[in-house]
Amino acid sequence: MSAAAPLSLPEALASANAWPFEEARKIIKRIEVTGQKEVLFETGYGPSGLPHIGTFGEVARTTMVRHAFRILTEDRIKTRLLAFSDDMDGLRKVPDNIPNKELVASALGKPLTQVPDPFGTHPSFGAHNNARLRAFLDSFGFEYEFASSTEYYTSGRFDAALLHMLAHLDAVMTIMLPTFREERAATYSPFLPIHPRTGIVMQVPIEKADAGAGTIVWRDPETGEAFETPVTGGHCKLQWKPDWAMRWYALGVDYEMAGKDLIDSVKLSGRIVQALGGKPPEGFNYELFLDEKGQKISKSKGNGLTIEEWLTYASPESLSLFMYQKPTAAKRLYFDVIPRTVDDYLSFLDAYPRQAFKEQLGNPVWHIHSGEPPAPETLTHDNQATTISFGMLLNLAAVANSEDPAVLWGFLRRYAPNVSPQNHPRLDKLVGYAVRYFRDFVRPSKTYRDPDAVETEALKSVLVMLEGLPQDASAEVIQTALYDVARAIPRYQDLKAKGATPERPGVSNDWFSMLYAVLLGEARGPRFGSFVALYGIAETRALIEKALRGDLSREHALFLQSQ
RNA sequence: GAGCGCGUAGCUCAGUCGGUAGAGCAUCUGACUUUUAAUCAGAGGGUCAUGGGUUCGAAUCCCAUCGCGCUCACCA
Repeated sequence: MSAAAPLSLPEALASANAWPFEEARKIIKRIEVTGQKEVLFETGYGPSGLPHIGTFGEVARTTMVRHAFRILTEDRIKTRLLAFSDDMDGLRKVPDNIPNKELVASALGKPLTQVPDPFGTHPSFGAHNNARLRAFLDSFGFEYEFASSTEYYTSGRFDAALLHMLAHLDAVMTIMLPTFREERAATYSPFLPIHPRTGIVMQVPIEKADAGAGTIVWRDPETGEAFETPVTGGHCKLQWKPDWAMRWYALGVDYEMAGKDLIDSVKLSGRIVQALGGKPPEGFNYELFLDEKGQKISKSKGNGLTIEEWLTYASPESLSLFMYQKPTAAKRLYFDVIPRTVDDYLSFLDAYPRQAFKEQLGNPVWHIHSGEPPAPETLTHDNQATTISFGMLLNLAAVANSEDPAVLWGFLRRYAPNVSPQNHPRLDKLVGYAVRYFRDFVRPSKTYRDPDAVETEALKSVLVMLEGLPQDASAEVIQTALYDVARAIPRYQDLKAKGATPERPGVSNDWFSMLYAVLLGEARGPRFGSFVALYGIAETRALIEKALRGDLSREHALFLQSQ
């Protein structure tokens, strides 16, 4: 690097330009005006479905901004992160992925917290999904406070803001109406009364608004009966965009990010807050995730990658890295990106201890681990420390043709005898991920070939050779014996090989290529003597016998059919 | 119609306040106690979509154009 003196931590912080710092500075600028001593971050959540990969992304990213803010302000300003569940929303449609659909269907239109729980484990469907959300967030160790919309409405925490909005109804309508077509504009109301008899969230026009009494008058379209309902105390809910605005206003939300699809909604809600005399929160719009074909990932389509799928093949930290990187660029979120993201994460972790403050603050692992990334786990071989990459493990699993983590650990231990799952727990997890990735993605792409006549004879010779070896024969002994078997077979002789003589010909690559293609279903493979030593002599003989019977290719064909 | 993202090596993409283009894979070459790779070293390969502008200097900032794609325009 250059001869310039490394920056001190405060200097490095002042110039840190990773996006969480940029976001944090927007909040700092905001509170310099107000002089407030507390900052509220919010993430929203619609509890009609289960938490998903986008939920994780939003909370992870907001947490990164929050942490950057805490460091920049040296914790002089208190911060809170509110995970707000819009559980008073009316149920529009019965989800496909639940039991007891009739039970839920009977409550269509009611607030989610009034819909019976189809799983029978919670007081309501909303409560059930809220619990799922919290368990989900807790499993990643996020720090947050949970908030239930129903609870806030019914407890009266929103009453003042609701009355305030009622008093400014004209201003709200002026903002909202131009966004609708005529038919909708004629019936629109930001206040949705809960029907006092049916409990349904009503979408009806307001016939009269009484700001003084804090009520609205509306009419049941079916019976024609008129009702006067207080906007307070949970008797009314707000339409989505005014609801968002009212929440920002009532709670004093300082920061909330949202997806690109909500850009217009953010603007609109922001204008409503201003009409109420408040200030919309800081925030930015992140890009949406695309599937492998560049289509938007949506829950209903079921395309793209679920968070469960990611966590089957890789760690939560690697997913955090994916969320950290370029939040404003549309990225394809598909299986292919997993190995690369995992390896990127490992390299960032590896580089961190060697970096100066300035670089560390721009290193994603600093943001992922809230400033305290763990030390990288390395293997020591010939006094050199190396980080085992995910790609390398995938390679290993493929060549060892094994879904057994113990086999991979066998290879690792041969390379660095002192390693174990006990002293390298994160590497052990990585091994587990690699094995699963192999099982689901690598194995299906194998192609086994049946041996021809010459190859059949050659493999039989290998069988005889293996039978003559002791069970604990070393990799070198096996390797040498393999060469000797091939040396006698004209097809595999190579007279141009280094040190080859007519009496003792060399052995060509084709010999090993054949073993890989027939026995492992791969074009490339491991040093075969080592493979046999690890895999076991008896097991290798069984493998060869299966190949000779044609079972390997047959079983693989069946396996592929079953996929 | 409104808003946004992307366009960099054959492929997938990095490129951190502007300073002589990078990685992985792929290809090729070589080394490593019998041509095998969980190895190492090296090579080739890019008018950074196009055209302008700012600047001593632009992949990077600004404007325009082209191409690809996404989102929003009745619900949340």
